[in-house]
Amino acid sequence: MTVIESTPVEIESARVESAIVSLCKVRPPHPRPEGQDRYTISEVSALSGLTAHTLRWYERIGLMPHVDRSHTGQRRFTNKDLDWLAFVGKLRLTGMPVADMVRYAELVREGAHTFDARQELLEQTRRDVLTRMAELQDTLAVLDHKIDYYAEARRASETA
Amino acid sequence: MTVIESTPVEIESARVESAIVSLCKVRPPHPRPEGQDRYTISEVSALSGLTAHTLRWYERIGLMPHVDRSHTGQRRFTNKDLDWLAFVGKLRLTGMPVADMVRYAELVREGAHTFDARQELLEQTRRDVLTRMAELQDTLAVLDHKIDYYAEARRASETA
DNA sequence: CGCTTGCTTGGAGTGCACTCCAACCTTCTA
DNA sequence: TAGAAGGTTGGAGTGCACTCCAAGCAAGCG
Repeated sequence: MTVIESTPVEIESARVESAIVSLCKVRPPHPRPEGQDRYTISEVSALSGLTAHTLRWYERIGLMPHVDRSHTGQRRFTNKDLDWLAFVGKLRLTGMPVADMVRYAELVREGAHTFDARQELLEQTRRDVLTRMAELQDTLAVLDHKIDYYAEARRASETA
Repeated sequence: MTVIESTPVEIESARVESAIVSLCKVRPPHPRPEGQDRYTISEVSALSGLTAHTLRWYERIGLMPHVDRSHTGQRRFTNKDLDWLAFVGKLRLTGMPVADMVRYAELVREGAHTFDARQELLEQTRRDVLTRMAELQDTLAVLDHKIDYYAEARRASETA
């Protein structure tokens, strides 16, 4: 199983494929309080495990579907925003670049006529996930093999 | 399943946990030629899928176990080096930071008395891999759910 | 001989995903 | 009414893993 299927032509111009899974200051996501639908940025930070910095950054780059503001201009997130952030978190775990997530967010903003494109994007992501899982399975076998080797060697040296 | 198990104390000082899987210019790894044990850097690049730049960089940071040189000072890699690079590639797929791989390489250089530490390191890596696979499984379910939704919506609109 | 190809080096540059800073504003509590 | 706690912004900084550059050396070829 190769990571990128490439023809000889693509090999020459192979572009950088960078998948970054960055899990910064992840706190155990608290359960969402019942009957609430307006959250401050720090509440969302606590609920989502993302920093306030990251939440503002997500909004700036177009990864959030327009966040409400209070009369003083402070962000007020809704349960729908939390749902979206949870989904984005899943996409992030797949190793999808942020730019692609933004693309998906744009499609969502454009309305129902982008269902085709969204489905296609998610199906490609699905294929990527399966590939990655296969790679991890493969890696697991190698790790187990090495671990067995070390365990064996230790047993042998203890008996000696 | 949380990514980082944290006590309240660790939560405050939660350190950045960054796992980067960077698959740059990966070409389909050619099969290794038989009966050869001295490869130039470009041959290794073709065989391993890593760029010559990256191979030199790996050596500089201590991720390679001393590479032979020709009488003119050029690198001559062996089959053992290729084996090592293949293993490093597996570790990279797990999302292990390069610094940790260097640590493992150091343990290897220090000899057989580091078997304990090496086994421990690989077992931790193994646990990380299992965690990541579980996360991906979870994500797959979410993706399937969304894909079904879009497929359903499309079918409905076509029938209408 | 000149030319091309491929290798060498230290150090600087790139791209991504955050992460932080300074300066400021509003609301709450003592 | 003072001060702390929390929010706002644009823009600069960070860490990681590469990625590239300039200058130079060695080998092969017509």
